[in-house]
Amino acid sequence: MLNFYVRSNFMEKYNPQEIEKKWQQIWDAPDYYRTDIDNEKPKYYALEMFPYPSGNLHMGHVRNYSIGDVVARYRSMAGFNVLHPMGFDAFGMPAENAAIAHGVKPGDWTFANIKNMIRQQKAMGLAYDWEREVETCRADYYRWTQWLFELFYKRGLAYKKEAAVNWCDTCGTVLANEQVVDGKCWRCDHEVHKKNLAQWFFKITDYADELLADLEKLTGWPNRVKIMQENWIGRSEGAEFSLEVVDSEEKISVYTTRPDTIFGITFMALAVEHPLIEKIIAGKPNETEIREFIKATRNMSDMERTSSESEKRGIFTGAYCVNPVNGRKVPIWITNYVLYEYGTGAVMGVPTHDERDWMFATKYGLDKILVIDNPAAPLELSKMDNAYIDAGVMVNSGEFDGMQNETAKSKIVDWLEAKKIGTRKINYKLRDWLISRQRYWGAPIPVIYCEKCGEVLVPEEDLPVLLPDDVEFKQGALSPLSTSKKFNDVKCPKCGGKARRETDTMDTFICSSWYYLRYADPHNDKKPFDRDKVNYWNPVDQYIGGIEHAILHLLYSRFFTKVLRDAGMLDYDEPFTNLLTQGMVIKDGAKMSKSLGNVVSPEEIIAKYGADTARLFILFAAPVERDLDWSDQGVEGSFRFLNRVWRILGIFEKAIKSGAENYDAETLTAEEKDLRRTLHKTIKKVTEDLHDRFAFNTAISTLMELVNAAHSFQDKLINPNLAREFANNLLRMLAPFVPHISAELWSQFFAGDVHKQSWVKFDEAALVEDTIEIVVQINGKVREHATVANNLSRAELEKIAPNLPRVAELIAGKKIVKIIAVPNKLINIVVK
RNA sequence: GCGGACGUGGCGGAAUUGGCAGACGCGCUGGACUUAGAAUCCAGUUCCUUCGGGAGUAAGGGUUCAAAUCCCUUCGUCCGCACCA
Repeated sequence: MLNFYVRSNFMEKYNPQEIEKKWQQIWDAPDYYRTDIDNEKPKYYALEMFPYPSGNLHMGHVRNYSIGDVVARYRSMAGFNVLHPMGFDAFGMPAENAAIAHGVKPGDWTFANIKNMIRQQKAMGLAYDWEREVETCRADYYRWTQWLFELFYKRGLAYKKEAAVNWCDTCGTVLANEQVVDGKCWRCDHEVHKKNLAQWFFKITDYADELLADLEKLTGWPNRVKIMQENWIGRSEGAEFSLEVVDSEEKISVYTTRPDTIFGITFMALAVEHPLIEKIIAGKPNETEIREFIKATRNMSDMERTSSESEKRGIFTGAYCVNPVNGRKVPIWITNYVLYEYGTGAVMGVPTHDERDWMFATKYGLDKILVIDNPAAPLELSKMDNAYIDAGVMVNSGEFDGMQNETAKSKIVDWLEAKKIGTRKINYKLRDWLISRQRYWGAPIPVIYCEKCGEVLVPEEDLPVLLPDDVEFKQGALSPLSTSKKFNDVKCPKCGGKARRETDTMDTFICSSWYYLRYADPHNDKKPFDRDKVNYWNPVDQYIGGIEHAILHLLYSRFFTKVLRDAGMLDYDEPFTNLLTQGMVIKDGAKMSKSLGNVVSPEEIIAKYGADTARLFILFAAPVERDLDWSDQGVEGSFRFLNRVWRILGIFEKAIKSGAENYDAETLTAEEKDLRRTLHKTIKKVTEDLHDRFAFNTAISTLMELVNAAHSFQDKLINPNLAREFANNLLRMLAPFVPHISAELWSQFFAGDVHKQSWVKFDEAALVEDTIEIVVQINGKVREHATVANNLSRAELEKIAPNLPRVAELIAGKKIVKIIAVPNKLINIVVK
């Protein structure tokens, strides 16, 4: 008989610090997680958004990487050839701020931070192929970022123009539209204002239509991310047409989505930036007043100017234009509510059918003409107190009268097109991506300005344009690169004449728009990446990161992918097939932050409980997409569970070691069969949760139930074969979640490495139960439980149920109306 | 204002296809072990109850033999967009 309760010394106590260190050393061997192309297996690319190297991991990182690691380890065991890399988004302002504040070189600061973060990532037991690590601030990476800039330039997708751009004083640089949130800088939260500067742009608007249309292909993306991108791109269909200015050669072009209301135009509204203004106000009696209005409006913050709350104001220019559809002469106003950047910067004013125009016209006493009537309740202009924006029937619209306004929309545009006054037009809210930054710690824009040749690209063979180190870090309108003598000492690559370098660097979002491609071929020194390698590994099968990049990084990366596809560098349309947006880690009802003092340090948790406990807690406490409430007691609970695993396998130690791999399950006792059934049900459930659902919390709870079930054998003999089967499968299932303890316990009982084992498979036969407990309801209320044979037919269930003693008693004297039987589930008896 | 997600015990959450609401964990209660504590193990833990039951998934209504799940209305929370003509 087996002496089941004596444990070896080793199994006495779970000591995470000791075993985690041991396994991390083993995994740190250069080849352990090396990945290569393997055409025998299906590939799987699991990727977490790479971090900015701030110096320390926070719980958000821990959550992100824990999720990714489960995915990668599971897929690898399930037979996929898995690529799971890590890197650092290493350019950016904090490094430069550290240089300003403490005099450290941005590079030194960054590399020290990276080193520490890698140490912390390794302490989490993450399965990365570190051979493929990329750091965007290294010349061997940004050389290709610059090369890609040149590719965009050559394809007509990079251009420099002067424009009113977003400027953040605290960051000392311009920002892209995507990087301004509610009029504030996305990074430092300070108010952004407009500045006229010549800046580099990427022509993302060329791809607006495809970026919108292809959202449909992204069936593996959360809906809300797609909706956010859809809103951001902001496609609208309408017409563009022009109105002649009275007593002038000039025309005003306008865009409208409501061509059906053209007959209702009573004024024209121009943005204060509109170029026509200068021409029409010259010499007008109130010219000074107009200029003052323009100046005041321009001085308003973006927030004020674009808020729908702000009062609509304007000033009459004294000029008129003519509505081409009815010849009506309408006054031209300059207003604070028309945006210059959208459409044509001029808007037709139709007070009766646009709320903003209504408010404006009411304030300044402008005319109103009703052109769409409500068929259900005819409108009377004198009784209206706001615009009528719903559908209706055309009135006061000449030949279009009586038509449904929706029909008229298209007819009127046909008419405009026929008369060559206007055309159909699609507009987008999306603007081109402003990519220059007046900062040092970024990839220099590889352009040289020659007095003779103008704008010239740095020749490919001269890349990278290295960051100089003789710079002064002062904030101003110019990049610190302008203070470097070495950097600016340059001749024109074309004519050899006098020239100067572009001193702005690129938005770091450019660096992060292609890093997932570089992982496929990280050491290539001939090109950014090899096409075949990228076509093998990419697109990313599962991308995991925070929702904060719903637009920014995810939109930019989609844009890059499409451009590189058009350049023949890769063969697919979308970079990330499936996207998982993890929730935040919250403590005491708020996001962890230094200012709130509710930060829990991952390093401390790992030191106290081990990485396995930290990972387990964070995966168990909430579904991945939802915010996660940090709970110190919850962490204790996860630690307890791992101790229970250790303990029960310790109790089973001798049995496990003496058990056989193959045995006849029929030899088991009824109680053992129950445990075996639980085991195989767990295999089924955990596999489904991992493979299809990312339901790590329920997968773990199922594993807890399995371990709880095994506890009924803690002071009873267990069949050694079953004990061995139990341990083998349990450890393989735990491996993706808690890699160290799984590896250690596996090595105690089984040969090889648990992480190189195949994924568990359930035995269909083990799931079968001879008898099943079904629910008996009377009028929908549970009244009895009956144990019946498995798969008992509907007819037999209907026969059995009313005769069960308790049921018979309850339905005595009543009439059975109907019996609904669902095999293996329930019987509902409807009585009267 | 528009668009979206959501609302389940003291708490985190489960219920995947409409079929026993509250799995699992935390907390709490009781017990075992212990001189005692810690740890561990076992049991209990939605609410009400006259112990027969009854009520219950934000509120109200509907569909159905059967609703947390589907439909309608209302309320609330969170997120996104917000003068884009």
